Amino acid sequence: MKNSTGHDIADALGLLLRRSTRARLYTQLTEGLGEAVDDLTYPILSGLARTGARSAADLGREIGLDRTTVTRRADRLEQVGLLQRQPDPDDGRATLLALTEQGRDIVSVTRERLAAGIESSLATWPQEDAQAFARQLRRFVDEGPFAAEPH
Amino acid sequence: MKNSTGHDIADALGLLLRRSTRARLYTQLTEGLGEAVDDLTYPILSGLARTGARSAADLGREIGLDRTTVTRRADRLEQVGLLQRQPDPDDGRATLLALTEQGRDIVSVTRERLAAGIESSLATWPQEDAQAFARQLRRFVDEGPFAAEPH
DNA sequence: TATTGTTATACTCTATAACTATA
DNA sequence: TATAGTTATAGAGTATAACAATA
Repeated sequence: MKNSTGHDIADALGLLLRRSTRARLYTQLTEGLGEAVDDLTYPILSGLARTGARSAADLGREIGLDRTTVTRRADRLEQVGLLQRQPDPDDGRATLLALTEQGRDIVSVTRERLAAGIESSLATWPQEDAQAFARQLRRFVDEGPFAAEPH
Repeated sequence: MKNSTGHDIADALGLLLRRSTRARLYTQLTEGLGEAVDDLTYPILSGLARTGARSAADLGREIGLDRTTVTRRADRLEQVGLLQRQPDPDDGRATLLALTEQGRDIVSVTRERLAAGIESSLATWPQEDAQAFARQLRRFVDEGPFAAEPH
């Protein structure tokens, strides 16, 4: 009866967070979707898909990026038609970043790819185990040592 | 009975791999360990701790970095005494990168911090659940959609 | 005053190329 | 020839500072 659970999870996490692992995943998910979609611009697409149109400053605060960085990445997405800028009707200073239909499609495709890849790798698991794992992973991410401080 | 397990895991993964999440984790783990230890140099320390002294080209191949990048990061670690360079007795061209005792200590500290943080967040889980989760996470990382191709 | 979007600047990190030394 | 380590260079991405416009 070893008390190694923490170390076991730490090792697995180390592998998961490794740069080469993330690069491989992003490459798979964004393959064939155009040069503008990569590990830098995808968080913009994904963030807007999650919460709807919003300002660069607003989005940056959520995903931990400076608003100048959001502006630059949004430029790339706008150039290829995945994103549009709209004046904010409620705030004359702000500009809303909004996904185009094509932008929403890109997000759908990548999310489906990821979910499909995950389900494929779980194909040999008992369904109960897979569902329990999904619940536990979610709880772990929400409560774990890297969870965002509640503000 | 929904077939949403893949999407549930995908959502949790998205959160986990987010840049701000990783930055927060690295900040916690390396706090007070000196300027040279950060998200760029830690993979070097960790890689050497895992497999022992090895060449820059060798280490780079494993962790997915160019050998010039490994050289530069190793420079920083050598300057603060966490790493030493040694001639490779088996190959006159190579230089082995070896952790110093202080370097090994740093790795131990960060691994203990991470494991402790994880165990703390699992404190309220039934021990059986935690152990099952650790096993499943490991298997998922090894076999999942981002697993390295066997070569 | 404070905050918005944007641009210019300086800084960091990266891979490519080029060099010398050894297999 | 091929591969080792290292350095120089060019390219990409970042945050800071500064700007004009709006709250």
